[in-house]
Amino acid sequence: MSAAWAGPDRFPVAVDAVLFGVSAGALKVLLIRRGAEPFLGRWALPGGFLRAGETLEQGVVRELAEEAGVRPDPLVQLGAFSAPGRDPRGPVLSVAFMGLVRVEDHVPHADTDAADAAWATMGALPPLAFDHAEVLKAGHERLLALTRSEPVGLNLLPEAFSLGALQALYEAILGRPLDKRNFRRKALASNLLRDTGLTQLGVAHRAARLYRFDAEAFANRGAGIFL
Amino acid sequence: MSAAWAGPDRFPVAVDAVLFGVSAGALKVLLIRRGAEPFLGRWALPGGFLRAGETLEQGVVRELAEEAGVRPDPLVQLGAFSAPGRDPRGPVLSVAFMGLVRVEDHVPHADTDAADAAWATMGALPPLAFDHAEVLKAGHERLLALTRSEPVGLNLLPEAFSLGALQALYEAILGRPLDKRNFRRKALASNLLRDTGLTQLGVAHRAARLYRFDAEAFANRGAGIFL
DNA sequence: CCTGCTTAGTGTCACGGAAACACTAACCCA
DNA sequence: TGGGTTAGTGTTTCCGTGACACTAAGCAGG
Repeated sequence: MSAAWAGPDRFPVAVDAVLFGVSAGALKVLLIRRGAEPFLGRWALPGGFLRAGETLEQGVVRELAEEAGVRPDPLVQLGAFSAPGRDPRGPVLSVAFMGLVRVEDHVPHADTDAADAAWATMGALPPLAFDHAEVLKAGHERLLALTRSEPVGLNLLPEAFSLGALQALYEAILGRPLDKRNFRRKALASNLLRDTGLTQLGVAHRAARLYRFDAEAFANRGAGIFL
Repeated sequence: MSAAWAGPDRFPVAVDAVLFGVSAGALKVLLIRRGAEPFLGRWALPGGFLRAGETLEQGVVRELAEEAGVRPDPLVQLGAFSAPGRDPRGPVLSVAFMGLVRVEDHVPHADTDAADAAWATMGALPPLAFDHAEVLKAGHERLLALTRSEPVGLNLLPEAFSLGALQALYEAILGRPLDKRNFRRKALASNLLRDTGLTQLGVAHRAARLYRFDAEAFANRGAGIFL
């Protein structure tokens, strides 16, 4: 039978997501305010329970589509959390993911499980439900580590973008200023950017050249980083 | 109640371990031969089902004590695996860990679930049950990554060891030769080794100085690496 | 039309970590 | 006493990283 068999203990499995976005030059995390017990009224990471027949990735993608209307890319697994007492209802395994989404793509709206949703600024976070503070910390560390090995964040930019915009994005993610010349040197040396031949229009200063991400070069050459 | 509540679907949760060891100058993985369906007779990673009331770490430690009589250190989580069809019995979530143990500490012996146990050489592996080939690959990548950021493998050496032995260990783990002078320079520069004042005895060549790992320096200074 | 504001765009130098490279020293044994 | 085996030791080159300041271009406002 593909259904249950007798032996092992069974556990509810939650999938939670640390969704980062950039807005107003600062790094933000998507939080929901819980509309049900436990932790009613507390802020928490978006997520929900895994359903029979879906993989963890499918589960978290479904939950994020339902709760936030977004499909993050990349979506990387952070790991499983099982600390005793992390859920007062009993033993619940939580598998957490981390992703980056455009802030403007997300329309905060109430949900069956969420009374409210909002982007919180990293460094000014409310107390979180469950062990979500720990999960968020793991997600933040992973995000920072990922910027060192992969060209993260391109999905947050428009098709064609200036190097200034790319640098501003990375400064927001890392939370510190970067040297303009060093950044440009590495970004161009990555061989992942193609000059579109276009320039900015209607800006009150010298117009910047616009680049696009070369997905093919990225796929072929493996990595390549911007800083 | 701390017991069940009605809502979400529940899943059996397996904990599996990729246990590496070094023997005869080569990197080995501990495998068991399955003594039960499914995959009866196939080689697999050691592991078992999580029981109610224990964390994932506790579960995998228990399974490894039962099945292999070892307590690996470090024991790092690789992540959760949920590919559809990975277990023919139905949806089973597997959370995998990676660890390093002394080969001689492990006494292969049959078990309720394991008909046999053996150290397999990396690069000459039998076909594995479930999705364990994928899990093993993740474990191997994690091991290599870990050597770059932490002094892994010290638990495989005796209390006092020579730099030659340390280098041989790293060469086995990495699967490639290392330059002796560069290795010694970095190892000593790590500030994690203390000269015991002892030297080898009864060897048919110049006796090497013996060092010990300074756990206190490691705890205080955070990282420090050997290569 | 000229001035000022704002962002784009560009090169060099110093430092430190990483890798390549070969010989002498000490000890045992036959 | 000579041969075998591992211990132990410095220097140089190269590359990636980070620090650092000025000119160019476009628009706005007077």
